[in-house]
Formats: sequence, structure tokens, C-alpha cells
Amino acid sequence: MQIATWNVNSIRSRVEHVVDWLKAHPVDALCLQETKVIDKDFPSSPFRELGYHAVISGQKSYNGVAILSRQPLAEVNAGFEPVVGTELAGDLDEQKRVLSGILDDVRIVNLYVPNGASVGCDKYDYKLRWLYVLRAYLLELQGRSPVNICACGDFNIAPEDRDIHDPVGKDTHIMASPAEREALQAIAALGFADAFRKFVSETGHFSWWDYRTRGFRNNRGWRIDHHWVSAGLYERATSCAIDSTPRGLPKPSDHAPVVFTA
DNA sequence: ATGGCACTCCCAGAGTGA
Repeated sequence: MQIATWNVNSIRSRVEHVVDWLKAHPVDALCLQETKVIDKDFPSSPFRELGYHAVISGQKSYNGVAILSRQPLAEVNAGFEPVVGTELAGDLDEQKRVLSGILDDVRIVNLYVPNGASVGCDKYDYKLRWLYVLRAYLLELQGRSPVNICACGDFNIAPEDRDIHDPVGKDTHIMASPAEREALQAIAALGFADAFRKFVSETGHFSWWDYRTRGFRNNRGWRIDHHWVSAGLYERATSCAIDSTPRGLPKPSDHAPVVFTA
């Protein structure tokens, strides 16, 4: 089974890229983030023509997640509330960042973790609060069937210094601050492993490059798009690879797709 | 130290991303 994740920075701006990519990489499921479109305007037809079903949870202008899959997903739910309840979810589901469904023996969880803007600001606090609820969400899912979970998406956190092109001084930088990394590690400690690091140990492998600094041309990037998988899935994983090719196309997303195979 | 580019939407320039 192949499960891919790709922050497309507007699905309507990226339909051609995604269609072309799926033709070359007919993965079983593709988790999209930052679709930036309300559900009724999501461009489902080009993907249907490729044989993909779409489940979507979108909003106007910002955020938005979707899962394209060759087979229909079972037990689909959107947001934190259906899993953790209204009290814990609070207002977090107003932003559409969580979508999940079951494919064969795997529960796929598609996540768009908040950016956080800058360390210490309101959005940063929101990000940490969101990660705290995400932990409760995944803990609850672990108690359900199936036991295999693939939590993938744009985490907006570089887990370690080797996931940043130039990590010096980044401990006060968004995506690398100690509190963000600790929140991610608290999630990993539930029993999830970063599938990419089963296969690649060295630095220099990134999934996001800033538009503004010719980051891609110089490979000044960050690895912030991940597959955090449960133990059984980690054991049977045969590959986890970043495909940087689409990042080099005209009018690209600033993120590249990442493909997990198990 | 700052800003840089790309996207969205009452179509102009602000908000957001990371």
C-alpha cells in the first residue's frame, strides 16, 4: 500500500500538478493539505476521471484537507470532535485541518498542523494547544480498530536539527522551537515512528522550500511533512521517499509530495 | 535586522503562510 501526503497550497491552483503526479505515481491514497476551498467548489472531477474517490473537509481561503483514494475509505470523520468529544475539541475544528478514514487495515489520518507564525505569539499558543488535542485524538484512535495508524501530513515542525538546512540558532524559530518539538515527541511517544527515518539518516532531505529565498535551487529547505506510523506499519514499511520533482515545475507548491510504502 | 513570494478574496491590498 502506498500513502502519500502533499501540501498543495491551493488545490484549484495545483490541479494540473496533482493530476500529472497521480498519473505517474498511482498511489492508493493521497492526503492533501491547504486545499483552500469550500467543499462544493473542490475540483473532484479530474480525480474521479483518474479513478480516485475524494473525501474533503474544506473552508474558504485557508486550511482545508482532502484524501484521494483508489478505493473508498471507511469510517470517515473530519475534525477532532468526533473522536475526542466537544469539550476537548473546543473551537479547534473551526479550522479544517483533520480528516481520517480507513483503507484496508490502516487508519489514515491526514493532518495540517497550524503554522504558529512566530514563537510566543497567540498563533503559537494555538499550535501547541492543537498538538495537545492531537495527542488525545491519536490516543483515542489507538484504542479502536484497526490498530495500524498512519498519521501523515504537514506537521510544520522539523523533528530534529538534521531536518533543517541550517539549524544554527533555530531554537527560537517557528517549526524548530523546543516546545513544538516536545509536543511532537509526546505524540511519537504514544507509539508512532517517523517512517522517513527508517530509511534515511543523513541531513539534506527536505519537503518544503521557501518561495522567497530561492530555497529550492539551493536546497535550503526543511523536512516538515511526515508519516508517523504505528509499530506494525513501521515494521512492514519498505520505503518512504520525498519526490522533489514537482517542486521544480513552473508555479509549484512550496511543498513536495512524500510517499510511504508498506 | 528585514524582506523576499504565492495564494485568497466584495479586484486592492491586507492576511496568511513557514
